Amino acid sequence: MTTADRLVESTRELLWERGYVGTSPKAIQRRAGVGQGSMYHHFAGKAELALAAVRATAEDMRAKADAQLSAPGTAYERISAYLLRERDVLRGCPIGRLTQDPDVVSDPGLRQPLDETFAWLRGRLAEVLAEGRARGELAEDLDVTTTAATLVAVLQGGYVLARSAESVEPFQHAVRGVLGLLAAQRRDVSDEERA
Amino acid sequence: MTTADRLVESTRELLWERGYVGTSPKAIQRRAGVGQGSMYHHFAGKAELALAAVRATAEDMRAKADAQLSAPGTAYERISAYLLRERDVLRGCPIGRLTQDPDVVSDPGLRQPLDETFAWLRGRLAEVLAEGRARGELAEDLDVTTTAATLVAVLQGGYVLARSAESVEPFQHAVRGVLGLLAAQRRDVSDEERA
DNA sequence: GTCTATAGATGGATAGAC
DNA sequence: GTCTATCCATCTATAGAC
Repeated sequence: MTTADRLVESTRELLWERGYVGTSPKAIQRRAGVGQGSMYHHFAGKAELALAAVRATAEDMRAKADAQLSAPGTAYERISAYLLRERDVLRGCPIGRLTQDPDVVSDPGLRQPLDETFAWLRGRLAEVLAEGRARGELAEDLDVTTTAATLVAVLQGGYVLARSAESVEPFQHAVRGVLGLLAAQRRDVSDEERA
Repeated sequence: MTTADRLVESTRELLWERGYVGTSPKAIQRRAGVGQGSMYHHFAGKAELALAAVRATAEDMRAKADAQLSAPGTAYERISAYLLRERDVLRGCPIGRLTQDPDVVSDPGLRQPLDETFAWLRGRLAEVLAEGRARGELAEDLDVTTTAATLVAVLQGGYVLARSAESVEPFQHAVRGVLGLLAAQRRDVSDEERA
């Protein structure tokens, strides 16, 4: 990894752990094993490093979600797999975390990747739900747009509950709860329709 | 208001806006209109002030939620009223916000009020759901514990989505989505059962 | 109780040598 | 490209006068 890459990686970790206000250039340098002058040679400052870090993290998050959501299976199976996939719950979401930082959301450049990521995720989930509905797997009157927003919110809120409890339990409950509600929207697909 | 009260109020506002790391004693003093020496006369430091502030905010939050959830009406109506009540969505949740702060969750004294608040809220929602189920208003097989966690998570996650989008829309979608799913759990209550 | 003075550490960045 | 030195502001708190 190049020096610049190590700086971005360190910044990603620190933004996840401590947020934007809680992350200092000095801490980034220390973690990356890079000196002061070196950092300022590659990046103009904290804000520029944060932007590179946030963009990389956002892209990662989209790629991971798409892997689950574009897999084979019914809509319910794919959404279930996405919600239940292994997560480092107590660390929270590296993107969602930043929405709490006023210095991030007040900076259009920094907020944009957050907005795009969640907008994409809601859209992708809505597509999966719409596919399931079109195939007769899900109730005809299911509102895919609002339900997609609910699914993303359950994950993000689940992290909040888990961190307050210092336990993954409330996260798992929240996920299982919404999956239970979604399961009630499933419909039987006849053999002829499947063909 | 006494000087101590004004300091706690200012701390509450700043913790909400900027979190624990983002809030400095100097900023608290300025907002409260209180001098340096005066603050340190009434409170040992930032941590002690934060504790008083967090406890007050947590109590407020429980009281407000209980007002909606203990009102008359069916379980669905009360939960609906709670979820849809007017909120300053873009400011986020003053309690949930703090779960992102490592210096808060790593301090048992500061984390406790957060944990208690969300545990209480999940329990209270589970009670309301259980009442509705017992009265035949809700499906017999509804899992009240996980559904309660889902409801709280939708609110907390809704704030995250709203702040990322700088718009209340995703929050409203998430809430309407989960209410739609919950509505499918409603059952008819016959006249005799109602009597 | 409140004020001013002071202190050591850290934050975020620049300057210039090598 | 990387290093060290330096800079000014802010952070968090203490000391002591009033």
